[in-house]
Amino acid sequence: MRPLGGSGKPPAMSDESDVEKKLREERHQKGVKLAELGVNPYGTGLRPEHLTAEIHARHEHDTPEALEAAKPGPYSIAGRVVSVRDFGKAGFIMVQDRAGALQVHVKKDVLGDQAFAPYKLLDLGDFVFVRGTAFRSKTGELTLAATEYRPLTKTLRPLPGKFSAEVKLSPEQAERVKAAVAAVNAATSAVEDAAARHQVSEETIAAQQALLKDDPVAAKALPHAVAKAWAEKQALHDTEERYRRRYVDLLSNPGVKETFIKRTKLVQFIRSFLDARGYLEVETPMMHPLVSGAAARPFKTHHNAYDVPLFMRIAPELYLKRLVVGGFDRVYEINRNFRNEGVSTRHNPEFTMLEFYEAYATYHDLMDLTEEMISAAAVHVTGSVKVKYGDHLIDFSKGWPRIPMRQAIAERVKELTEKDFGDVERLRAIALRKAESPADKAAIATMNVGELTALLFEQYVEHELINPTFITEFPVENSPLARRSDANPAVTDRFELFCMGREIANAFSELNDPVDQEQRFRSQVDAKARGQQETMDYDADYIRALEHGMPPTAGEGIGIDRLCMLFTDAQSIRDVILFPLLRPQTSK
RNA sequence: GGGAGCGUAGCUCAAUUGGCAGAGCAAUGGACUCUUAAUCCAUAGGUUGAAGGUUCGAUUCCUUCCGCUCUCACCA
Repeated sequence: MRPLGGSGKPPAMSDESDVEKKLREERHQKGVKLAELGVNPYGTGLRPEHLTAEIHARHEHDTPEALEAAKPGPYSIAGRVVSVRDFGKAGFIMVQDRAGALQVHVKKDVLGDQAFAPYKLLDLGDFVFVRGTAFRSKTGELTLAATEYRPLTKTLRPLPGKFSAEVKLSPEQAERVKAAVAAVNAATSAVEDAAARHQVSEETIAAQQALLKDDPVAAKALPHAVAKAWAEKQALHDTEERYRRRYVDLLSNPGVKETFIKRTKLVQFIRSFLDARGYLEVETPMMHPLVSGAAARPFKTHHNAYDVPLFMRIAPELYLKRLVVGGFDRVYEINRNFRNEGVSTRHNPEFTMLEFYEAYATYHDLMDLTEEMISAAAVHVTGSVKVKYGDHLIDFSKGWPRIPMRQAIAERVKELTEKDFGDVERLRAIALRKAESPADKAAIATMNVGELTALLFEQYVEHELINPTFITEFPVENSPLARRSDANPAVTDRFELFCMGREIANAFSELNDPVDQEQRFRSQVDAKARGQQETMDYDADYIRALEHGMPPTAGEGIGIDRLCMLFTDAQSIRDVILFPLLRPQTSK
């Protein structure tokens, strides 16, 4: 047997306490003892043939007697041990795999001394392989009677808190069980003494079970639910630790796994939705020689062999439109953008964006498409077209309002009519009312009509848009890549989608006039020369591409992280990003 | 970058006006072959984020620093 670790000691960590060292050393020693028993604590080559969920599904309705007669199996499972209830010469352990968890009954007289000895060296969190037949324990729980028990991986660090198996319930059952759990917790939390508390807890659980006796499933689920409530209370709550050690967060807080499964389902849904409509998924450069496609400050990097500076992309837009020029007239990309700006509950420096372009479509067509896609995504991901977010219930049912920006402002600022949007000073005066800092006032003093209109929208309208709403007719000044409206050259054929007071999507009929585009690039370059940092560079090759002709095209960008927040009731973008950017830890 | 708040055992949390740092879970030793927060007996576990200051005495008050959370600004 290969000795454990190079030096025979667990790896040293500079920032850990003596307690942590001791816990790890104790576990390490159990691994050493396993090796002495002839079991490699980091062995390999044992593949389970079944998932815990499969075994549950297969025997869900089987009675204890039927299982006793049939002795179905043998089944083999592998997973992490998330609870242990030991009785000396026997024990119950809960083994969790990717699909769920199953209880295992380990008995010395069945396994024999040699196979039972490794079980006595088990720690919570270790991985094991078990083979056995299914039966129901006296409490009715489906359990694997182990005929083979093999340790797979020794864990050196304890997991935080407690763990509990998931029990599947209908929403109605879940509500009833939840109320019963609250009653149990209320009754037991008042008791100080541990033994007495257990007594009170058992009595209260029994009493609550009696109340649920018309619903055997709910009654049976109650003890599990009490355990789960307890486990959740004990789980890792420290926000920083949760983000820094997401692997622990995922194990410890059950809802976290659900959130990220929903995120994956959302992205898969969007791909299949667009694929089904003839869109081609492509990948365009993440490292750009120029800053383009959005108004934002970039990250800078450098390529050694060419000795050239590069920017991490702030948007893929101009590359995707080059592809439309090249004949890919329905394309999309789901990938990361990088913007060198502050972090907040709604901003991570790298974030995931869907961008898609469809030739011969207009921004009106994209409103139809967006409505179709997001309302269907809501149902696919959350199971309902009405989605709970915080205290709100957002209704994604199709038929979202489409309101021109000026109208939306005029509806809320009574003294403004739509005609007043030509009057710079009038707009300025109204914008100044909401300006607080001297810096804001100074900025407002130099704004033009379009900029003031956009500002008034942010001040008076944006935060009020709870249910999905399209805002159209954006001013041309802050839409450097959008096509001018034929009816009014001051505005563009553009919309943004708002939901919960936040921008979710941004789309427009693309500017495909190379002459107009060149002028707008020049005004961006001028703005940069005046000191404005969030501007685009002049992209001569993009102009050249437009000169080859881009068909009339509409394009859209959707912030996947923010959409995901809405579908998972997440209050922070960090709750939908597996590894959000945090300041590197210098000392613990 | 500005403002507010937080940081106590591996985890979740206490600690009265500034007066002996505590509990549950996890851990360790022991008992127990149908448990569901298993139970019972025993044991151990702390530089109270870091440094400094005030004080007879600091988890508590003050200063600085580190980190996080919220919020404002920039932005999607």
